[in-house]
Amino acid sequence: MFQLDVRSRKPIYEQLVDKIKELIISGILTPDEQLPSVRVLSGQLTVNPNTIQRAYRELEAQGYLYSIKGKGNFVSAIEHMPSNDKLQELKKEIQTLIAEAIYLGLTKEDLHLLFERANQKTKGEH
Amino acid sequence: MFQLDVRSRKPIYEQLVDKIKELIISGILTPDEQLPSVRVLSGQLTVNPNTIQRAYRELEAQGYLYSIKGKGNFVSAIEHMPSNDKLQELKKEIQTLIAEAIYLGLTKEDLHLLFERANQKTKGEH
Amino acid sequence: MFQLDVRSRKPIYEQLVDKIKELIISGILTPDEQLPSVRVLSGQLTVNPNTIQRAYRELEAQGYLYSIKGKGNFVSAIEHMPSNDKLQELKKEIQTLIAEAIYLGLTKEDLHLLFERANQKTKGEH
Amino acid sequence: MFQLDVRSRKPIYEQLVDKIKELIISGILTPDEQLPSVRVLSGQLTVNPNTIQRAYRELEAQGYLYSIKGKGNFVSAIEHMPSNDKLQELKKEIQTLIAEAIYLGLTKEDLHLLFERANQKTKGEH
DNA sequence: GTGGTCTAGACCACT
DNA sequence: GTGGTCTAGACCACC
Repeated sequence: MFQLDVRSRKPIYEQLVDKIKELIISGILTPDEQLPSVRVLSGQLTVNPNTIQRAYRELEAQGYLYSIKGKGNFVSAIEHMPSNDKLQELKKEIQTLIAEAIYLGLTKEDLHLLFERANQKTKGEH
Repeated sequence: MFQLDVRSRKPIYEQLVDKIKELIISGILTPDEQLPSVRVLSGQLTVNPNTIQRAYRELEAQGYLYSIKGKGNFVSAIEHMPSNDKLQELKKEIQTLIAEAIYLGLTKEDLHLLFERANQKTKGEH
Repeated sequence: MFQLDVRSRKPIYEQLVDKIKELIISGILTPDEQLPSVRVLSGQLTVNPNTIQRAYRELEAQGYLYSIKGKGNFVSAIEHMPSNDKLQELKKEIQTLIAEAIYLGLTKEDLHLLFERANQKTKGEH
Repeated sequence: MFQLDVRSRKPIYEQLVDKIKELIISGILTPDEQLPSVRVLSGQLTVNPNTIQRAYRELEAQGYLYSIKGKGNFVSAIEHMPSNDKLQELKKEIQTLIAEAIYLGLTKEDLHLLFERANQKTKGEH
């Protein structure tokens, strides 16, 4: 499914969260699609089940997943996402990072390229 | 000087690092300008001196500050920064965040606005 | 594991950094090998855990180690090191020291011997 | 006479020590030659006289200078230098640094070049 | 169990 | 007075 970097300073559960988010955002995982069970994914990635659980819980809290007891974890429909607050946060964060990158020498061309690539990474238009 | 959220998940020293970085990037703190001493800032923010120093040390490691033992901490000139590897990382991170934001409903207009504001946030002499 | 001189002018954490570096360079500690935990080493050396951690953090910043939160500290693979800037600094430093040593009577034969011994001290696969 | 880098993490008095050593080693300052007085040098470098004093004291302790009360500071003759202990220390230090440099990718050619340059930097043959 | 953060307070080195 | 180091001891996050 994907790779984890045990060396990274970023906790494994957080890496998992990010990767799954990417799959959802890119449209590879579609709304109401079922995710692999904690046990299966735990086996595939040779990661402690608790860690997988933790990641799923986090994604649920952020609105990307919903879980049904006894059945599994599923991708949320876009309508069910918290979006607004989160979006504000994201915008602020992006702004800060861009400012830092420009300070370190990022050119306008680089920035344009960045925007285009980010655009391609998303499934659709809103 | 600025506010800290002691209850945040983000460590205090990291909040400090981010705030000071912003001040440098925005040009409010200029190269070779002296920062408040560890003890003074510690008093103003009611934070342990060690925590302040931890932040200053981190900023030094990242190239934003330099410190002179009996004299104080000072803002680095842009020329003295490492930049390149860091810039690559930043670009990747920005890309991911923008993709997520678009998924959550960010429009192209929003994006343009974001770009402009980020630009204003930097002193921007290159 | 090794000895520290608490009376030395050189900070304990720096002595630790140097010792561990040597172990890595000489190949006694191999990539991905786990280092003694902060608390264990702290106990063995009768040094405060914070001081050990300071050393580990420094080694991480220099690229010699990576740390995983609930697991431990591990030796980095050579590929993951920054090297270039650092190497330039090192060369300059070595040059100065050799010049001083020659002034104090170091012969060309001594120098050759030095070179060979240094070579033996490295694992030396490039 | 020479330049100091206030930004450096190395204390100013230590930079002074190194610079003066270099001048002696390279033969620019010759045995029994008088050094500028503390006051004069302090004025030229816009550095606190105490700092200059500290550097001279250090150089005296290391055997590079001798001072005569009321007259000034003078370069020691080579014969009067402690050499042996110091040389052993230096050798060990050089060895360690070379080992590290090789670990980081220094080639044998680089090393040879280094040796030659260091050789040129010294005044004479012993 | 592991590393990471923070505080309180002491002492040293540099200018 | 400045930064730098170290200790003692507490609490949190991750696995």
